[in-house]
Amino acid sequence: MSISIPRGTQDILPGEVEKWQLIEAKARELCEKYQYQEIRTPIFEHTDLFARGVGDTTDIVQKEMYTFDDRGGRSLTLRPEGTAAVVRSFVEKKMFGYPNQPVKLYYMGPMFRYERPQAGRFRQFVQFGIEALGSNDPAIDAEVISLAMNLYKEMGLKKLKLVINSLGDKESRTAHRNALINHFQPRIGEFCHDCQNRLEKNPLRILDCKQDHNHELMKSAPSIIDYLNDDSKAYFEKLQNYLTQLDIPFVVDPNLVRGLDYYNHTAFEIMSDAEGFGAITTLCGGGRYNGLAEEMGGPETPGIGFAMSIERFIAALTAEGIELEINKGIDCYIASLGEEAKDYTVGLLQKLRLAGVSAERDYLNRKIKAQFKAADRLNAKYVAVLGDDELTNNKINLKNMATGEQMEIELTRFVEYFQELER
RNA sequence: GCGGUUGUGGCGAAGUGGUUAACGCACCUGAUUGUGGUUCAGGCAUUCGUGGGUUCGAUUCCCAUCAGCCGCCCCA
Repeated sequence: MSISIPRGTQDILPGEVEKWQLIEAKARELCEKYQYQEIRTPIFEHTDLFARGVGDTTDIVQKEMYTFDDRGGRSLTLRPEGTAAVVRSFVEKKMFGYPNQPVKLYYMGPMFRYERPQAGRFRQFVQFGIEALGSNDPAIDAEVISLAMNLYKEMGLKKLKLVINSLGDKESRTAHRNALINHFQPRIGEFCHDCQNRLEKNPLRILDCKQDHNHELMKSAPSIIDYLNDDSKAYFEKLQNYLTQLDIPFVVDPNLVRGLDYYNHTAFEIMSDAEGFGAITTLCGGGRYNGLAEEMGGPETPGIGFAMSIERFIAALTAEGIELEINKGIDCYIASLGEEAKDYTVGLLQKLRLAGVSAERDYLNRKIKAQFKAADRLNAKYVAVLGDDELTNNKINLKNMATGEQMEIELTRFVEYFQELER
């Protein structure tokens, strides 16, 4: 039996890959404007990086990592997300000492999680993400969010929903966590199995539960907002003011909890509101992770970032019926007749291409009729016909495929002719 | 990890326990000995995801397995 593509991975073929290129180009362009610089970290890292960075109680670490031992017995893991590695690099390369602070970075590349594939979920997927390290100003939180929103908007997406929340600082989080446990503990038996597990592990998650959504304790549950201390509250309010100033509509959802352990203060998600989108609507997720750099052995450094999936980006574009401008077609197809002419096109093709003209010819020894058909399929603007007749007269026949007009051109002026057309 | 559903040529898709597995699109050839997008004629699956079983006989029935799609958990 032939070998097939591994589960949850995909080949991105011509016709589709152009969409990726457009999104990637727009992301880089925006990063340039916002002054984020690219960083490329390895596809695999020491397993400990993620266990410590992402948090070993998270689903990612517990059941989704592609982990393997190398020949030297080291445990390595294909990266399931980008932030941990960027922060590792920040610490290891001592970027905290760079003259330009905060350090603003972006990355783009494949991530890996061992999951059952589904609409919007893959085992290998591509994330574009940014990280701003070294600033604790809510203005940079707003900047990070606005970069993501603007990228989506510039690609044409309209049906977007920004949800924000504050998880507060350590003090606020601990207070809230205790309040939640006290709230649910006495009647936890009335909740679903998952929620019972969540009580100790991550009581915040109970608020997310769809099964127990209507339980009376849900409505009366303590909200993180009420447990934010003054600093956390002020920070969150400032962020909201900035977002308003930037004309970015948002919804505060006290139940928004991000899955990774390292988040505090700002947490946000951008979702697609498009109809017919799959069950998974999150396009982008991010938040603040003060303390992560310290966790990695660096100095105490505040940080914030987001990650978005290109797969879901494209799915959202499709759901909104947005057709990206992809220019197809070539400038010239060289059709030839006879051995001598066919040989001659090798050099002619090269000259055209070096002159900046996109050009193609036949490599299957097809008849002239089939060559025209091929040219048509390639959406050629012109077809140049070179037969032995033309060759003896030093001419070439040029047909405009849109109008059907034909003319004879001096072979020596052929390339020149195309260059003039460009102007 | 759990559940639902599907698996026939490059693509879409019919079909039946039994001689040669419809059809459409695409593709190739010819009508048109050097000109595309139209038309007409012809060609194109030793084979129905894979493995096993039942049977005189299976693409069709059963089992297993793999894969796709969708959903749960969770996430991007």
